[in-house]
Amino acid sequence: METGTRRSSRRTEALSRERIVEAAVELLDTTGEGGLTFRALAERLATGPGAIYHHVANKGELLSAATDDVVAAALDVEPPASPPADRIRAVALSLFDAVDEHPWVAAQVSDSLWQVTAPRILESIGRQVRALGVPENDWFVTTTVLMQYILGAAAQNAANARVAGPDADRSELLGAMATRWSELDPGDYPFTRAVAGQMREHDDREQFLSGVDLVLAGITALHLPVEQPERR
Amino acid sequence: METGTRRSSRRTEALSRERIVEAAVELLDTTGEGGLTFRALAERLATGPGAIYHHVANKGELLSAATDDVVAAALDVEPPASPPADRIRAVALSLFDAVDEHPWVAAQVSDSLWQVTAPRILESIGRQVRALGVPENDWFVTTTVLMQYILGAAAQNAANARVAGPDADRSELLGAMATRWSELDPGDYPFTRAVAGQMREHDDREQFLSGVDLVLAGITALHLPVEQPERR
DNA sequence: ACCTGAACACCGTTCAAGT
DNA sequence: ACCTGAACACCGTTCAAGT
Repeated sequence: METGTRRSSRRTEALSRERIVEAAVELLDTTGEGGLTFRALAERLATGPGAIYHHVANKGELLSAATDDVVAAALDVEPPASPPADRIRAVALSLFDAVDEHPWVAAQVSDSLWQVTAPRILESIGRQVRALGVPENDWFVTTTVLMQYILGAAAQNAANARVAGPDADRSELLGAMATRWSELDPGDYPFTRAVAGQMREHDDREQFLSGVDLVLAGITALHLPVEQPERR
Repeated sequence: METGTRRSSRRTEALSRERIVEAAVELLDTTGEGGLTFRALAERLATGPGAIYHHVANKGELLSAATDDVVAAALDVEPPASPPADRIRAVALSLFDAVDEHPWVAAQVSDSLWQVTAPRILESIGRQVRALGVPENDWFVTTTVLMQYILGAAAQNAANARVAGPDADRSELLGAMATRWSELDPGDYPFTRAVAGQMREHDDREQFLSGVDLVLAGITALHLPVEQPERR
């Protein structure tokens, strides 16, 4: 045993863009945004830093490819055979969870090469918008607003989660933040103080879904032809 | 003349946190995200890099303070004496434009120390939500959703604008993007292709305001007590 | 107490030299 | 064609030494 020549167990597999991006995602997940280094990545792939540049133009492209991988995987789940609104909720939640699990994706959302990934999301949500009965003239506005809300909320949620690392006690964090809010100047921040309690109790995913419902209700109110709903 | 001792014209003013943050904002605006360097900042302030650390803990805190400055200025405009919904639109647009003018703010939105700035925005929007007649139990959800949409949309808009620098021809960019969209695989991207034309024609600020209206309509539908509107 | 600026430990990226 | 890894030009941050 331990011949070292068996195909499936050889130590050095050929370098490829695919393997590089995969390793990058792992590194980002494990060590965070700052952990992705060409040196660290090269070591993990048992090669030198220069080798990576034969498959990837630069760090920006690498990050963009990693983001695209994560988003593509999140959108790959087959939506259930349910009404369009529910499918939108499903897609939204899938993206939300993906960003939550890979918080470094959030920073990419506000970055350039993102353009590559945008059509993926637009397509996935847009089909449901169409199925919802939104008139064609409103497809772009409606779908874009949904996408903007979903990504914006996911990004801000991930930012909050990133502050204290993955092992932090969530309710403790919320508690600390709520306390900070209640200590704000009563003259300048009456609303924020009044709302600190609700902040402490809230659940991120529930809050997110409420937002999706809100946008959906807005779409219904503004962009769906009025047909007596249910009643006849 | 040119005595060099007059108070208002001396070349070296005392270093202060305020002056440092101010210079950082200028540098970020002028040279972009990558242009903010302790060396460049020190040169601009006619001092050494180490001096800055006497007033600011590190680069993260500096970026956070710069962001807070910009947001505070954007929220400082007195809202007109108009209905709450219009005041929400005004605040939203003011933030949108601020992020558009200072695109580096977008990246900060998905970053940690942001927490400092969040209450500012929450307070400003929340007061209008309250004036709108939203029941107290829904204050937090409602205001947060608005904030998430506003910041998310602003960030994604800034990202798009950042791709080609400030001098790029906007309609040319949209055209190129629309063309790319129409060249996507018809089997995989039917919706995106169908919507490419609307994307080419759209106006960013208008699109953004439509989104705010959509969220407002959702709030009205879900969170405002039903009272016969206008009619009696 | 504040400033200076050289020095340290890193980083992305390049490129001659190898296979 | 692909890989190697030393070298280059940078960066954030520190710290002894000055005022």
